[in-house]
Amino acid sequence: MPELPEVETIRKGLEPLVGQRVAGLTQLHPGIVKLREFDAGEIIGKPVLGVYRRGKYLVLVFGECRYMVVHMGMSGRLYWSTPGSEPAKHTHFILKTEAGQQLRYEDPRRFGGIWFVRDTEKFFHLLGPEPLGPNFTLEEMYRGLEKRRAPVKSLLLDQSFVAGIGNIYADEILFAAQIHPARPAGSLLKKEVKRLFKAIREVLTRAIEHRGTTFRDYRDGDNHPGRFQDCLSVYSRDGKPCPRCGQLIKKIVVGGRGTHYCPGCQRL
DNA sequence: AGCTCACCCTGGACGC
DNA sequence: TGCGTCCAGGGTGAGC
Repeated sequence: MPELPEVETIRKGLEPLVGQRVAGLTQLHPGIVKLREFDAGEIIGKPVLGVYRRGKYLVLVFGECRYMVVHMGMSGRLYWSTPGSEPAKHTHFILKTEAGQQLRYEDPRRFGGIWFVRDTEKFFHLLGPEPLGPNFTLEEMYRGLEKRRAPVKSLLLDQSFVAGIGNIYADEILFAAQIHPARPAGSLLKKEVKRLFKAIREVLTRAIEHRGTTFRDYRDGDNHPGRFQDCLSVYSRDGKPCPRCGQLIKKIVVGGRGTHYCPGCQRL
């Protein structure tokens, strides 16, 4: 499940795309393109001017207000492929470059999608700040949490609160900050919000350094798995000892999501 | 307005 | 062995 660190790793792998011209776009599944604000034909022959990430979204920039936005949902993969090979079973979209390379989008569960948009400001207007960017500050986070009764974990997963955190990193962040995932967000003390803020940045930064987490099927653009799964403290470790205190990791449901935490270090 | 929950989808795990 | 059932989760939107 590509979250911010995985999407960031894929983005780095797509840097060679910049400067290459689009030779063709092939849609293999009717529902995978969610929005077409311009005709795909308008970018044929045009070079990719840039590739950037916003939250869990990847954006290919074509200029003249033309962007291709990709979200990989749970099981989506975006990767370089040799032109001759048969597309894998759930390949839904292929971008061919004039240099003869293919960028393929594969997504068995089809929770992901592709949008051809002209205005990224508008497209992302409900998305919260980048957790590793300058607009995400301790003060703003504190104001966003106060008076909220929802579990703090639900807010970490809320993309309008902060962009890019999914279920794995929410659990890891709360463990690092030593905060129980079900704590009402508004009940956090200032010092706890401080720990949480620090943990968000540290966990995500470390995960990027490890090229993301390969839990089931995540691979980067060059088909390499990530390494952060070896660093997980709580996610999917229920019944195993906490690396900090040795108590057994528990799994509960918070906000409808499977949630892993240490009952020793994360008290309600 | 804030919050919870069902829904979409498929592969893999699990139980009988 | 094989079949059926359940579960995972990101984002959206309905309903309380």
